[in-house]
Amino acid sequence: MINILIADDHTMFVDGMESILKSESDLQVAGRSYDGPSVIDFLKNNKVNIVLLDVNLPGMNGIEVCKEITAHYPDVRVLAISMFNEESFVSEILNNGAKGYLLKNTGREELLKAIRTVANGDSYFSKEVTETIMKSLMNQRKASGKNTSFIPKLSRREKEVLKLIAQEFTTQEIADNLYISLKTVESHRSSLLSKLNARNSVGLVRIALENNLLD
Amino acid sequence: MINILIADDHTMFVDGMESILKSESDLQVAGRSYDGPSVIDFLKNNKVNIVLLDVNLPGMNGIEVCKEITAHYPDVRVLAISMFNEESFVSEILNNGAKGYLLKNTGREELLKAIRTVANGDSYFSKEVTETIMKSLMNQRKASGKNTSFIPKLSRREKEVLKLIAQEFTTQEIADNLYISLKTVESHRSSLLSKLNARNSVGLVRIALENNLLD
DNA sequence: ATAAAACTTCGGGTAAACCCCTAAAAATAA
DNA sequence: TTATTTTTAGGGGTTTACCCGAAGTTTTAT
Repeated sequence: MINILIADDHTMFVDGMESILKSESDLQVAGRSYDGPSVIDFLKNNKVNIVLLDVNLPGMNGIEVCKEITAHYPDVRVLAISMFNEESFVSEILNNGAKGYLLKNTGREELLKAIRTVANGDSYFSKEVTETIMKSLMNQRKASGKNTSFIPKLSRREKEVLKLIAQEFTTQEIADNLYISLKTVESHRSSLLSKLNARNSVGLVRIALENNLLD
Repeated sequence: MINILIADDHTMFVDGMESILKSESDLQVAGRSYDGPSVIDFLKNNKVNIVLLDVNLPGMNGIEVCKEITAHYPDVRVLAISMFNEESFVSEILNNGAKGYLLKNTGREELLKAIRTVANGDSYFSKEVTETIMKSLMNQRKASGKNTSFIPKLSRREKEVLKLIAQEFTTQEIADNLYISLKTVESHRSSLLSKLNARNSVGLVRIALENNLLD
């Protein structure tokens, strides 16, 4: 039995999805959530195999929710669902642990297939989504990184400072921008150098760009 | 009727493929090629809809052949076939106009489906290939440049210095490496800042990475 | 061929970055 | 609640980066 949590704020859509699922003997809708935090809340108290997660969710957006789920509930598979066949959405949520991505115009059969595929541990992407990604791939070319470099978690301030460093601001300018002391900025920079194992700001920015730390 | 040219140097494989195709009434094997140049030669004198092209072809490799085909025979669709589910192969040949990519362990049904899909003007990628590309996409993200930023020509020395700056070397280390004075290196750095319109080395490296100046 | 432009090479001086240290208030996690 | 991390900030010093200027060499263009 596959337990499914539907996380979407559009009632009609959830209803439709549920009506498709309830006719399947191996699938069971364990619950519904209409915003991000309640998804996390639901997972605390219920056994769920699959979360059908709307990428654009109110309160806490789908990407954040997905990140949270994969971090704390690694057994729970996320199948992202969205209105938009947008490359940025797709890669963003895939990078945060989603196992599949469907568009909302997906038909009954494909939805069921996707759920069972993902429940089985595989990945699933609809044809249109695949094509979107292929197209963007074709315009991209050389894939930068393949490295398995471990990137320690950066704090909020560190990320802010890093972004400003990458924008060629001086320490003083960063301090003014963030309304903190020059010394504080230097302290953050120092932490960044240590965490990212860089010798100087150039290394900081190179690593940041290679690992997309500037989003 | 879909006319197909099979371009592969492995006879047994071509035989197998042909036996699959000849039982289909809408498909017809127009010819076989065992190397790159003969593919181009065949297209000169024969009407072909689809080329089943081995990526690793003797004489003139598949990527070159594919480029040639899309340049001179835009109506001919290329369906790439390879032993290897290698991201570099896939993206390389897709960048050169191939409409699909199959692995050689592909079954009969999938082969037929791929041929008809590509003949119909769509793209086709096998599941495994899709996953490979997804994986690499996840490690990649936003590809380099789409910007129209004009990059002035850099001199030999400037490029050398730039590369070393990007590798986090200090000015003194760069000087030692190139057997020139510290002051000379700083002069080159200064030229770089001016040419690339950067405020500091961080900007230099960001611009270099965004524009692939480090090859 | 000759002038103009660009490249490579340095010196001196200043601003910025980087380092080592300490340390307390504030926010988070266990 | 307690422990850990984050954010804040300072003193004091060394190293590096950046700016201005300049001269000899090479390349490019007329």
